[in-house]
Amino acid sequence: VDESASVADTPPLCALVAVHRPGGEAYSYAVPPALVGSLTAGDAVEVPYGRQLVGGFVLAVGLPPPVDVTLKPISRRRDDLRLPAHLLELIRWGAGYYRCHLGTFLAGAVPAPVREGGHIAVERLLSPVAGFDASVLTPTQRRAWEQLAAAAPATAAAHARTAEVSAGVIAKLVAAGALHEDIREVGRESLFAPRIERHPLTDEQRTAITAIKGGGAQTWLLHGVTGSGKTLVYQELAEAVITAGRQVLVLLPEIALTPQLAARFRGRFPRLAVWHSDFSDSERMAQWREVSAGRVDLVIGTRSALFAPLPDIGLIVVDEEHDGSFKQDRDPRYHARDLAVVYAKQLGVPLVLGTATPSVETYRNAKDGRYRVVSLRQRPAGGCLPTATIIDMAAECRRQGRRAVLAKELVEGLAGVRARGEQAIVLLNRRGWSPLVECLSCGHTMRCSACAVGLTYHRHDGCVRCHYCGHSEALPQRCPACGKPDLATRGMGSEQLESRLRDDVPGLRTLRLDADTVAARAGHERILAAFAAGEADCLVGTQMVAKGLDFPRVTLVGVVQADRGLNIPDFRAAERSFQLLAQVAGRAGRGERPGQVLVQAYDTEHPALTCALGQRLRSFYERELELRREYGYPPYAGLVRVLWSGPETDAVQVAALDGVERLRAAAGHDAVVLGPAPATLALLKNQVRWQALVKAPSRGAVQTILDRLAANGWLPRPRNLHVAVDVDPLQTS
DNA sequence: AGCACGCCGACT
DNA sequence: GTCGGCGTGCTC
Repeated sequence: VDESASVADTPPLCALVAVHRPGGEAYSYAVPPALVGSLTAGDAVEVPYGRQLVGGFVLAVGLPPPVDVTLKPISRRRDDLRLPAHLLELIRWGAGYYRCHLGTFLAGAVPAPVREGGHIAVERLLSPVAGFDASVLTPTQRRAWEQLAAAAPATAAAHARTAEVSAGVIAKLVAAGALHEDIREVGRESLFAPRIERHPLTDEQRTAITAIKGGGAQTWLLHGVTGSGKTLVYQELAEAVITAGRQVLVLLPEIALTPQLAARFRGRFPRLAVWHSDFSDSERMAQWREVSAGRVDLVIGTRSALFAPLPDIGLIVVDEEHDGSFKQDRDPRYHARDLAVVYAKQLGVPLVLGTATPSVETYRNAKDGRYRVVSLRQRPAGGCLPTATIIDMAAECRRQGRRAVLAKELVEGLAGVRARGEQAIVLLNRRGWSPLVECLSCGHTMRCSACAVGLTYHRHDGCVRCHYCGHSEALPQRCPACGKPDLATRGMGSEQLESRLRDDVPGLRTLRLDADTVAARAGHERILAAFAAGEADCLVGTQMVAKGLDFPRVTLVGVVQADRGLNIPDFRAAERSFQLLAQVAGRAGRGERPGQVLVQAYDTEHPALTCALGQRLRSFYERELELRREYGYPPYAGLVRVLWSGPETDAVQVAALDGVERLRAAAGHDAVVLGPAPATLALLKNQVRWQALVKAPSRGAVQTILDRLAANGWLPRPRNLHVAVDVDPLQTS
């Protein structure tokens, strides 16, 4: 018997590997003899892929090899990286549910420097070189250069999309010296010192803790009014888990909130890792190592922290669960709170969803008994909930005899706060000086040339800019349409509000917190730290001022144009306004002195306002559920939004029409497909946008429809066109 | 994402 | 003919 023949006849052991390449799916490889028996799912490997060697993760070992392919062997297994089996399971589930390639989902879950391995990998950003002589370029390159000459630093792929050329052209521009390659590094330190606090527990807190500790693996809604001490409950639960040798995951909606809360946690749990997407590569590498080695007890971070490789998770907490930031608005389009529900179930551990204003979906799950509820109705240490007043601005205008911007009551309230040495927060959810610039002669309004939106005037630099693409130009002296010097600004943003407050309330020291001041003053933390230190009487800003801040000296909260947001054509508009108002109102009276909330609006009777301020939560949710049921929206429906975008209207429209036909075929009689139609934002960064919305009776029905769509070849993606499929979208218009 | 392949126009 | 530029398609 010929020995070599018998070896050749034995089919090689086959492993399925997800390679780190976009769009790439899983590929089969032969397991080399040295790894037979020890290779398992979750192992990081290097495999030959085309002409190159790339990284990947083993998904499964021992599957039958595919026919008609000659397997290449796995090159090597990395000994410095492994994905815990439970994390791999979560990622596979997520990729299936959100219809995202496994490679893309892995890229979203495992930071690039970790995936790429030990080398000091860096993000390569390309920025245009000022004054570059374009005459040496070919025509295509020159066209691309003209598109990019004023572009912000971005990756090669992003530039290719902007200029509508292939990646090769961008590479040539780099080689020619038109684009300069840069290395990005982000480092930051917390300005908040660890805060050590040992408050005694209230009865309500104790009851909640006992219930959750004894409840085993289930999902809890911790419904605590703002300032009721949810954090202390999280900490007590975490301590029990950590004492038992397991780890805790705490998710927050925004990076901006992590330093404050992390400081409170760090005082009690020194082996803590803060986890968000804004760390430098080396920081991320170090964190990944520490966490996966089990040297970290508690990870606290934004949605991507869900994928921290903790070896033995014993508890997951999602704070401010209602917040829309848990949904990622690019691929992979996962919702971290929803994935946390699945993860906790897979792990068999308790999940705590904490909020004062649950999402309508969570409220319904709690109401139907799928989640258990524990409530914190009181503020500890005698703190009481603020009193709220809705000011009718129509009446205020009549009283003042002109178009009123600030009600007398608010101005007087702020003067009182200043006189007593207290603090105030004023919210106007719109940044800039004026959202509208128009010509008084011809009625022309300044619009963005690349997006279907108006330009906002910013007084600090005299520019009008687009809040979607960032385009910015000096406010012209004359109307671009008729040439008359009659351009005027209309409407108010946070920049103007701050100025008005300073004018109307003598001596009022203000600080502004919005995207502009955060960028200019190097950070959210710096502004908040200044406010905490008492450097201002009044914090003015956009929705940033509403979230999770805890300043005991704040006794007055003002809201200007509280009913703005209610007219947005989105079925969640009322829910969002309700949450924003209730949250910002909760910033008042967190210390010993009682709080007051003054809300300016025209639509003073809207339930989103009256319920948020009148502590009538149940009535708001019941009404909202009724509307959702009647019109067939979540939680009584499952939605998928499909968005086609590209540079040419015709091509986008054709693809959308064709796509919708396929969607209808897959949906059959099980669902309605609305559209295709231009999206509300019909043009963004020179990309025409068309969309369709699939409304199925449930999220399960959506999956069935998408399975059928996949079986029929999914949605075609003509070149130069982008198709985004968003399962459980938060934005539907 | 790379990389090779093949088409096409410009130039020898 | 040949060469460089550029879009397309494949990678177990």
